[in-house]
Amino acid sequence: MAPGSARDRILDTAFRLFYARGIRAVGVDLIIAESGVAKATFYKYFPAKDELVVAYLDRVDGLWSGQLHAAAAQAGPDPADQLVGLFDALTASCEMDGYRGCAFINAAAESQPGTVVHDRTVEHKRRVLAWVRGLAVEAGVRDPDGLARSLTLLLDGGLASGALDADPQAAVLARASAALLVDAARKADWTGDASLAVR
Amino acid sequence: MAPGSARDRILDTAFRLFYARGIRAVGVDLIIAESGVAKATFYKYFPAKDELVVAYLDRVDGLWSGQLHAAAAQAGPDPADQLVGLFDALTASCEMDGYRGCAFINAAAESQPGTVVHDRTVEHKRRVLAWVRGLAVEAGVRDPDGLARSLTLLLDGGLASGALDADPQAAVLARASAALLVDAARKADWTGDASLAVR
DNA sequence: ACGCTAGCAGACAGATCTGTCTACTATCAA
DNA sequence: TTGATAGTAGACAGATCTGTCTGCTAGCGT
Repeated sequence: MAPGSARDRILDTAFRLFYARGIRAVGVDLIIAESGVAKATFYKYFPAKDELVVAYLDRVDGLWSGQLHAAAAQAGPDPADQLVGLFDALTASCEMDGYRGCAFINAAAESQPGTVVHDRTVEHKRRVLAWVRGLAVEAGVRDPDGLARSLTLLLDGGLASGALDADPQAAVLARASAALLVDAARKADWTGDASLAVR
Repeated sequence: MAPGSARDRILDTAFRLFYARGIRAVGVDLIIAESGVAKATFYKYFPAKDELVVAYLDRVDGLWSGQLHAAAAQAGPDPADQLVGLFDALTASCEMDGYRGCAFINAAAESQPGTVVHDRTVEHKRRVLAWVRGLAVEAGVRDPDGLARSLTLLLDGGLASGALDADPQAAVLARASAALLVDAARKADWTGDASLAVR
């Protein structure tokens, strides 16, 4: 009757509804109705709602990581260029209509530290940070940790505030700021630690 | 029996619980029980839960704005210094235990665009942005809008990601990055628009 | 033909959440 | 004394949410 297996339809529907309305705001009954699936089938694949939430977050993680890597790759072979180019993924995301910020930040706001869902969000952010740090190391900057941290701050800021005012300018500014930070880090006239005493 | 009026106790309890556990996760029954108030009294002051949520957000807005202004003022009379100094409020916030990110970003994640609650979060972010922009204008930089946007991106990034990994380094890095952006904007060798073509 | 698997349909239990309503108490001012 | 105000205590209705359970159907390999 429906395209794709029942599990896929459930996950597709959950992806759409969770992101658009929030996790707690969407009940399993709604997901079941909109995916055209029987309740028993739902609970067969996802014995608890939290397991569906985790599957949803894993899907978002895969998609978003893919977009980040693609945007970075498109910036050319120089890792320093890639550190700036990855912000094109942010621009593209913010331009999507129905954009409602970072699924992980939103999920973290709706979950308690220590739960499976919350741990997933922390793990995602850690993984992105590690990847950016890897690029920073390849770029040969003096303080790759500091640069990676600063860039992910800009990225998270763009993701978070984009949800509130939906200003397309924000992503553009984030990219420009990133370019400035990367340039400064390359010139090695600035490290995260040393600049603290400056101003 | 209790210190403060019933309304104050309700708001105090809501402030604590909403921030710690999220808005949807805290029912009015819990707030009523923990504030030691009768149900009728609760609904007398807050005829609907949403009105309590709005009062909660207004209180957070007052507190956070106060901290930002104080941190900026402490950086001295130069508006350029204040643009960097305001990040000390971020550092202080992140060091609080029980820190769980920005109450407004969290509230936005739990509410739908178009609702009173969501509008409150947008208004708050807009007000902070306008204030930062005012400082940037006073500092006489070429592109105050761009600088203000970039700085609030860093600020929101610190607020949001601080909730996930609770890395105290994040706030420090945000301040350092802000210092670099402000310096660059002062030297006027960079504007939000012009740098787009650079890298 | 038979059994296995996947799935549909929907009733049901138990918990929880918002909001209303009744009844009682204490304080204070006119 | 009387009446207004503020508050306490808790039952109740109605909706919603998660998760379980029973019955039924259709396809598919052996």
